[in-house]
Amino acid sequence: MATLRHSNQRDAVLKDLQARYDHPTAEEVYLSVKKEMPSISLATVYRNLKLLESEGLILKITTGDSDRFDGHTHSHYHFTCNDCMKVLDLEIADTDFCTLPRDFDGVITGHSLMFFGLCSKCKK
Amino acid sequence: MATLRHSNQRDAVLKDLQARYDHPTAEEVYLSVKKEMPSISLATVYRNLKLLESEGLILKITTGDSDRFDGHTHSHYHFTCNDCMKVLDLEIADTDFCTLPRDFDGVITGHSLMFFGLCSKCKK
DNA sequence: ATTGTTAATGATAATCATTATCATTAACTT
DNA sequence: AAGTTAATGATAATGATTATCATTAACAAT
Repeated sequence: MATLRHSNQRDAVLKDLQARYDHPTAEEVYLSVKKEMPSISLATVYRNLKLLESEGLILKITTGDSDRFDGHTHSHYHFTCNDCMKVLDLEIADTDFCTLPRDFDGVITGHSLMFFGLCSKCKK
Repeated sequence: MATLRHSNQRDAVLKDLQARYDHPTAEEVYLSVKKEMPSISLATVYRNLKLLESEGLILKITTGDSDRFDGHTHSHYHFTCNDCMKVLDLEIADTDFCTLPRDFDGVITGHSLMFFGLCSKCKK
């Protein structure tokens, strides 16, 4: 059930994310969309971020602090600055896994790799 | 400054984490340590988890829901079940990166790789 | 051993991101 | 045009984590 209907708010959230290359929090998306659509509510932004993620149209990036969102769903990785908490894209070519982007000028001190799926119990 | 002093509560938290192979939340560590030390406070558990992590004695695992902790700091990766949110260890040998542990009986449907460090601005 | 300093604690209030609620609005169906 | 119900906006609730603060206890100096 729960047929999806069209919504200008959802369009605006998606369009905002697709037009930017930082990795905004829900609050930041809200502030940005609000400029074009002053009546939009923060709850609507949260709702649509969740919905768009479940539709596979955007990515949610879980970090130590607030969640961040990415409108570009092609396969790439991320870098979080431990100091300012900014998130940057790391485009790493499959054929040369360990080469960082030429324009990356930070220092990498660690990484975390998490796999997702279903455990043996929940698989059934 | 802030010289570290000995504390039985901190010892108990570390010992609890080192003795188990699940990946408990702060609340779960609290409940477990409380059995041996009924007077310990949840705030003390949070404080010591943070302190032990900054000392490099335990790992904090950031997931979609509550943070989880790991008393075993050797290099290994993790798996989160999307259904029950349990976290399992994935010991992946450096020499055979893509082979999963023989006893892993779940399904992997995705992964996320995050790098940490300092961005060009914060490096200075 | 006694005292002084201050880190650590326990209890609890505060914070803050996210979710739930609910009356109203608007998208789509007939 | 009318009916159904998904989506919205406003706001309350939730829940994990952190901050506060008076008290306790570690450790150094006496």
